[in-house]
Amino acid sequence: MPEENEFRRVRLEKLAALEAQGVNAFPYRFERTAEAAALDARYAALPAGATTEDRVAIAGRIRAIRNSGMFIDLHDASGKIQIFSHKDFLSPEQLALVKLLDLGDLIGVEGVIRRTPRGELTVNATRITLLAKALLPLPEKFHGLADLETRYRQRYLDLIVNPESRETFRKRSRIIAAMRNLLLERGYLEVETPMLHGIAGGASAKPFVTHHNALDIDLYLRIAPELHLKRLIVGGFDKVFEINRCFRNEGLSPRHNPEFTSLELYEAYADYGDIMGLTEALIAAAARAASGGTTITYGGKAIDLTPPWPRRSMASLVAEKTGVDFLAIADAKAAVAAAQRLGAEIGGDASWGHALEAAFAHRVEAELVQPIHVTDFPRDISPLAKLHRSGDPRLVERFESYINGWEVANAFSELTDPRDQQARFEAQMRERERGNEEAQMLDQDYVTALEYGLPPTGGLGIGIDRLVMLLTDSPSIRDVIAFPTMRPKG
RNA sequence: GAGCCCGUAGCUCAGUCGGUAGAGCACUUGACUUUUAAUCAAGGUGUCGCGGGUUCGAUUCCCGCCGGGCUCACCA
Repeated sequence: MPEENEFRRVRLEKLAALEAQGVNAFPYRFERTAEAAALDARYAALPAGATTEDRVAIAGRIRAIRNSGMFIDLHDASGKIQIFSHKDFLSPEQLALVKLLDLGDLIGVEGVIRRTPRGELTVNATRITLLAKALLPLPEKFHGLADLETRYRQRYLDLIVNPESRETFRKRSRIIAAMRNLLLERGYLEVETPMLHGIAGGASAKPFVTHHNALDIDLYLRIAPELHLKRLIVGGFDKVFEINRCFRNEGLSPRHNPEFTSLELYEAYADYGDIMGLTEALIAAAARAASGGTTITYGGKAIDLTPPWPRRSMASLVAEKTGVDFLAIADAKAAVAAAQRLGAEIGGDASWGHALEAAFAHRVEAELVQPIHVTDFPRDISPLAKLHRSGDPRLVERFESYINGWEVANAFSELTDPRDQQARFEAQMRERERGNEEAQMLDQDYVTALEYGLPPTGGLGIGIDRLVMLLTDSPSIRDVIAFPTMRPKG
């Protein structure tokens, strides 16, 4: 039930009065001929005090009423324009309608363009049409809506009153469009792969489980599209990408939402070195789409995204920062001990790779503010990446790109040898049996696909939400997801 | 999951060292009429998140719960 309060009661009474006058408060359509921003541009040279004979029809939401309705600020998606409603131009019936208008109502206005002596572009209304009566009051115009909980739960209110929130979502759209366009221009095929997976593969994460009634089987919401996209490479598409949602059944934080958007792409005959250049091009294009350039400010920090970015191996970064060279440590026990001495919290039976990763995460990651590709990851945390061509069996050809201390991209020279893939999956299954819920599941059909032949392939995943956070200077992932996951209210 | 902080009118916020609450905007009524957060006058804003406890008395103190924020852990 709608809440009962004085504001709503008064507006319902006005609605009844309007309907008694024969007004349809919720009509079907309105023919617009202009929007506010376009009028601003078109009449930029119109001097103060000048009146035209140009007739326009505009529509939007009432955000301010002055002088007992004589002046109305009307906001549409593009901007604001002032409406002048005066008895010289409006019938008595129309003036009666104006008296019953409230802040928040949606109206259409036909009239003549002029600029007031004080310089405000204005429509002299000759006809005002109610397009929707608002029954609830808007948040205050001057301070906007500050309460984070309300902004996330009732995003429509946030968008109505906070222009910076509107701008964030416009930038998000431009960022995604820029990356999509770059890929399409380079000959990539945009595809869609399943959201419902029998096996939740392609990443190390806890999945959501759901149930299909007719088939009477449990299905997982996908944690990554990776394995299906590479099946499409096997099928003969050389360059594919997907921009879509992934779901991970993990905690919420300012940088984690249970559903998030990723870009994943795969390119046949490319390796991870090729993908580093592509990653830089994509993120530079996204930055230009958001702000016009490749230098940004996040939380007061200046970040220069201009390509090319440095490329450094994980082990060398750890060695530089801590003096501990994990490559010189042969055995897992010693590596774990070294990581623990560096302050990383890690179980005693962890592998060499987990130890190096823990040391990196604990001591290096947060300091990678300027963009950098961290290369040459441990094999045992990278079950889908090809062994490093250097021959070191502990390493794979994988990199993650860091900006502001965050992983924004993850990429490999994809593992294409079905025998090795089978062995890696089996190693992951043993990890699962040892209690690592996030170890990857064995996808036997994926191995079968590899047995038909996957060409050398470079792959990439980019977390779109975090990228949008960076490019819009947003402190929380909830600021860049229109409807973030929230706990149901009491 | 743990720690810290927060929850007062539609919105933004004060406040009560324990005596059931205020401001601005918004709203209502009237005045005014080429305004710009219009102005002027008058007026009611409310389970002080919810439930218990202590107390003569709780919005205030204590406990629990609900919701939110941040940090940590997990991760992208």
